[in-house]
Amino acid sequence: MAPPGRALKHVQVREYVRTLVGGSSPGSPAPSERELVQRFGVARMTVRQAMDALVVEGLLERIPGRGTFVARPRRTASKITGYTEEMTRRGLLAESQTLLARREQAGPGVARALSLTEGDAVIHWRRLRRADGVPMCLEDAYLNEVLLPGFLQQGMPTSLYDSLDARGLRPTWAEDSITADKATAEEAGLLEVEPFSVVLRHSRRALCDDKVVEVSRTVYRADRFTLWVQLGQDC
Amino acid sequence: MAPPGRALKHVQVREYVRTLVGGSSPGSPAPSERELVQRFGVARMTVRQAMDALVVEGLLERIPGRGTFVARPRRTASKITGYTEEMTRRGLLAESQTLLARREQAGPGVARALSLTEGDAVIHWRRLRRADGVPMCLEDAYLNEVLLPGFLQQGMPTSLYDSLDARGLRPTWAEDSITADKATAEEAGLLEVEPFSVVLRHSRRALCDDKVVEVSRTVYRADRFTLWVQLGQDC
DNA sequence: TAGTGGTCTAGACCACTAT
DNA sequence: TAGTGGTCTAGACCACTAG
Repeated sequence: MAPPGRALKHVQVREYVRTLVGGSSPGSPAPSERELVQRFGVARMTVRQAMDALVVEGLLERIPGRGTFVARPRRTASKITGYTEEMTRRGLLAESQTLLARREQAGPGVARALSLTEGDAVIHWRRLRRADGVPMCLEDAYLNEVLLPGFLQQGMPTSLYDSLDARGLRPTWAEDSITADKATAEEAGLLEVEPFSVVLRHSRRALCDDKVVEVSRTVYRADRFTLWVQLGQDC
Repeated sequence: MAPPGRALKHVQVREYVRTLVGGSSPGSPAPSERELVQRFGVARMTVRQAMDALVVEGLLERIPGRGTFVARPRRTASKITGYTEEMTRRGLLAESQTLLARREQAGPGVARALSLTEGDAVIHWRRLRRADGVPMCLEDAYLNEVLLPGFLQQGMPTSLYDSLDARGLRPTWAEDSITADKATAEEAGLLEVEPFSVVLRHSRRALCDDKVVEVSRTVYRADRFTLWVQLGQDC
């Protein structure tokens, strides 16, 4: 598959095994180490290096005295997703209406959250977001302009997270806070609910490596939205 | 430290390095591989096996051509905590008042959530929980009696999670759902808020390995509680 | 140039599992 | 008993970094 002259041997073995067991059910046997030694004409330590990587990755598990097998997939904690991805996952059609998209000077709260200095330029993007045509939430996102040059000029994307992804800024870390509250009159009007209806407020600070890429405050209609979170110690 | 005759060499090297760099700042150099080969009189592959484990663990990072260094600690996603631990972390005094603690037959919802059959015996534990003396939430926990023999007879612990911990059932995985709502009249009375006040409802299904150890529904006073969640892909 | 980690070899003995 | 993974040796050459 790959130019064999250039690929490292342990990488060749690793990718061979990955392809071989890809799609196999958990518990299926992987080739034995000595079998791979024969097939690739390499030392056993080289095969072990390849297999070690797949074990660490969670694809394989070793059982001493028995062999190496396809591991049961580990549970994965919640992915960090944006609205579009999340609604799509729920089988709903995500739509957004931009109410505001402009350059602003960061106030004290936003500046601190974005790790900037008060008065620095930030992008403020306010959207009314619908699911299957009905208002779901109102989102105010604040972005670091320095990380997103030309963002406002390029025409707003549908999905902020796709857009961050394309720039290599997909969040790898998020700090969320969630509270229950009543809608303000303005929020109620936009969300098409009675004034003072119950809402779920969701704030997020999303980082990619050590860069704060997004700070947002979203208010969800409580009658339409339940937040789901999976927590776990494996990834 | 450990009986040297019995410990595996790579474990000896690993623990030596762990002790040596324990408490060092990120970026501090670890001993070089060849230095450890000399010190322990082992092969380099053995040293590499030891160091590999520490790298996978996140304690060390290797920089080719430069050396091995103490890694910057990875961010850790939210721990799965119970009420007592969480309030303590926030600097509040956690107290609980048991309103109900009895054996019941599982209804359809609870049975499914606990991976049991309808009518199986479950423990139902209802508590009014205070923080610094003021009502914070009302929690209904359902536990699998088979996993917790004698639980009701032993007198209720303060912290369910400590109690699970002691039985080796500390949750390693949790599925939470969060909604905003209004309190029922009964909830409002217990929580000492006006009827129909805004509340945050939090449901949890907590597992230890593949066993469902806790299913709970908690209603928090919205005026006193903000839920915090950290999401990330390293652990 | 000296030192580092990255890769690789060609063996070895062990404990354990399955037949 | 044959096969498996776990551990370990005593070297080797490479690319890279730093002084």
